[in-house]
Amino acid sequence: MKKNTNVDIIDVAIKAGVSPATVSRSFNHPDKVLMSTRKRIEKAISQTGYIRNRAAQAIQGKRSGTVGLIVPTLDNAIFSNLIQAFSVEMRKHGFTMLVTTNGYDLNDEYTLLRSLLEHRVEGVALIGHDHSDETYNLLDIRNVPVVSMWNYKENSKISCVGGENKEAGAEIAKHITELGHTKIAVAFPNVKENDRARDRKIGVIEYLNKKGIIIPEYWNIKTEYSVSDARNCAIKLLDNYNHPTAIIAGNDVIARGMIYAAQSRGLNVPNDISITGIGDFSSSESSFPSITTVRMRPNEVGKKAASVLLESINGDREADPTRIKVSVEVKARESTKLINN
Amino acid sequence: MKKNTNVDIIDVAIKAGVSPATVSRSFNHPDKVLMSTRKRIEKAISQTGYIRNRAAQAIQGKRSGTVGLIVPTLDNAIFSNLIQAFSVEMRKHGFTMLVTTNGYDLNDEYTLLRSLLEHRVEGVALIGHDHSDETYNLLDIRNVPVVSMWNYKENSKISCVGGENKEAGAEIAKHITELGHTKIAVAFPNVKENDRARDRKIGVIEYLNKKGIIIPEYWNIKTEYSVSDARNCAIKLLDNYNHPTAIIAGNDVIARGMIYAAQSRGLNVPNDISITGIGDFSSSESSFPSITTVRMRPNEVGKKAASVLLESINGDREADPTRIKVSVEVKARESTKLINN
DNA sequence: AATAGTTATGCAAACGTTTTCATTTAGTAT
DNA sequence: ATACTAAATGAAAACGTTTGCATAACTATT
Repeated sequence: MKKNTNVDIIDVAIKAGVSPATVSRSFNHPDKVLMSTRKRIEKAISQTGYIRNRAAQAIQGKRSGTVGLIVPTLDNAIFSNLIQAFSVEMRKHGFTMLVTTNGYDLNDEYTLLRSLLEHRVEGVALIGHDHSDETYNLLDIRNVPVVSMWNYKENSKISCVGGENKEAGAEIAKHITELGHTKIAVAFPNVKENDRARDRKIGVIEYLNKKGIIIPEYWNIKTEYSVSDARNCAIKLLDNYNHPTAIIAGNDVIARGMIYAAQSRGLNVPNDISITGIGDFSSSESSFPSITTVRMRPNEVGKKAASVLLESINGDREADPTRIKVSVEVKARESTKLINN
Repeated sequence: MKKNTNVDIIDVAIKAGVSPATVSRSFNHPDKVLMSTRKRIEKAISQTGYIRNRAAQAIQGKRSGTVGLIVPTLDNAIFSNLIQAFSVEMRKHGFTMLVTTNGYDLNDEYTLLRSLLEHRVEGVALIGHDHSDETYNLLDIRNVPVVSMWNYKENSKISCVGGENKEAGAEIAKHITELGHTKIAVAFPNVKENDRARDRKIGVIEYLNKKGIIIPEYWNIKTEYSVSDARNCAIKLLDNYNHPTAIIAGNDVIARGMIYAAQSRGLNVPNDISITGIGDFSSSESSFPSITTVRMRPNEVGKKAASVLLESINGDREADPTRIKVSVEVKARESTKLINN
């Protein structure tokens, strides 16, 4: 009784007294088969426990019903909102998502892309624009519908949906200087092979320079994308007798870790020190203090990216890349404050 | 130049001057083909840009190279560590992961399972043990290797890897009562269709009852799995003139939200109120105050679950379910304190 | 040098669908 | 009633692999 694994479309056809072709049609072009026979087929399907084989379908060169997603990591809040939104939207359109993580390693990314293509995904979503030449080349050669999420780039080779990270950096730097801060530290992860962080950092630094503020090397903090590492880095920074009055962090996770560090050292945020993030993750608004940050609208990005990819899958793939800029916006909250107090 | 999409194994074979069979063998049984011809084939592969078609492979009834994963949501920290660990381990063994989310809806889960089976995943990983009869039935009929992650259940129908949630609940309740607390609130999400939360809650309540502590209805908080909702719930609770001296939260995310609530009301955690979580997510140790919680070892669970699934995929599937209990352990940290102070 | 055993390769059938084309059936206009 | 069109279905060829079986080319044994 335990071996239903092998019931195929022919079994169903026999049971329903029709040809396999008709069963196939009732799946893929239901309008082309008579209501009454469709009913009979459906009955046969549930009686036999048939589950159609997408592999056999995909082999026709037709739809595989899958899209691939390559993200640096699933392990923290940075991409959660984004992926969830993307995933929900894709599923609405009948796609299942093949998810892989590359741990911020671009070489690995190439391997993953190949493996996704082996599975004949109909489209691929990537994060950002830093990808190896091999990756871009492969995408081009195979002519795969592709979308890059998370940051906008006006001359990107591939379609993209996201905010302008440089602008986000500049905006938050502006906010901080307008509050009167001049003794400012910045805290970013390794910006190599990570254009999101790089652009943000450039935005911050350039803006500050323009205002005549130069970040000394010992206030130019390099941290991992984790609460714990950020906290440790911040503690080192704060334990110094001369510490900044504000820290601009590369994202909300880092900001969060640094706020914890300040609190654990008995400092009040924002009274003793202002700390900002970038990204506006779902918990940033509810934390205490709530984090002043730049909204990057991950949900919107995920959803729109899904739409762009779907269009590309269904439509004319030869078209130029679609580039959608999602506006960024400073959300001033409790973690920042005027300097003179 | 842009239409590499259609190079197949035959093209490669021709280019390499061998038969398609040999090319296939050089992928799947490299030991069975002469080193020198293998070299020639590899050269042909890279010259043609060939990428093999897993669909065509899967159709042989052989390996599809995919496993399916159904989780309630990707949107928060609860499953991040777990999924990441699972994913990394699976990939090490050459599998790609099809990920789907059901939003805690068991009906939806069944649909998702069907769709995964259409893609002929070689195995499936689920969260917890609350699944619809249809789901269990389908798994049984199709005889799919399957593993349930996150909680241990001694008489589970399917293999499982996880901690004993009831025990986790009891342990944290023990910890709190040993600190002298008697005025205790509990905060859990909807426990319907969620055995993890249900077991934890039962563990907590039963232990407290045994110690003669009864939770009044107005201290029995129902909250969502989100920092923001938890915070709002806790604020309502704390604004009452008579508030508890301790809150036992269903997981670390909820605990985090409640700590923020207390802090935002000027209460010191743990001096004014102790708050505990369950789960020990990656940021719980680094937050301020760090959260007293119960370690559920998500990384270990994810990794072990992957191993169990792999074994089941490779080995004798008729075997009894494998059940691995991952020990739970209270991690006393800064968010709790003796009552008499 | 002939035979048996190994090893490397090729041939062709299979895997479970989809789709084109042909056929049958039903429906409509005369 | 007849001829013509449209709609529903079936037959069979494809899709790109894998693999059992057969063959050819070596290697080792005597």
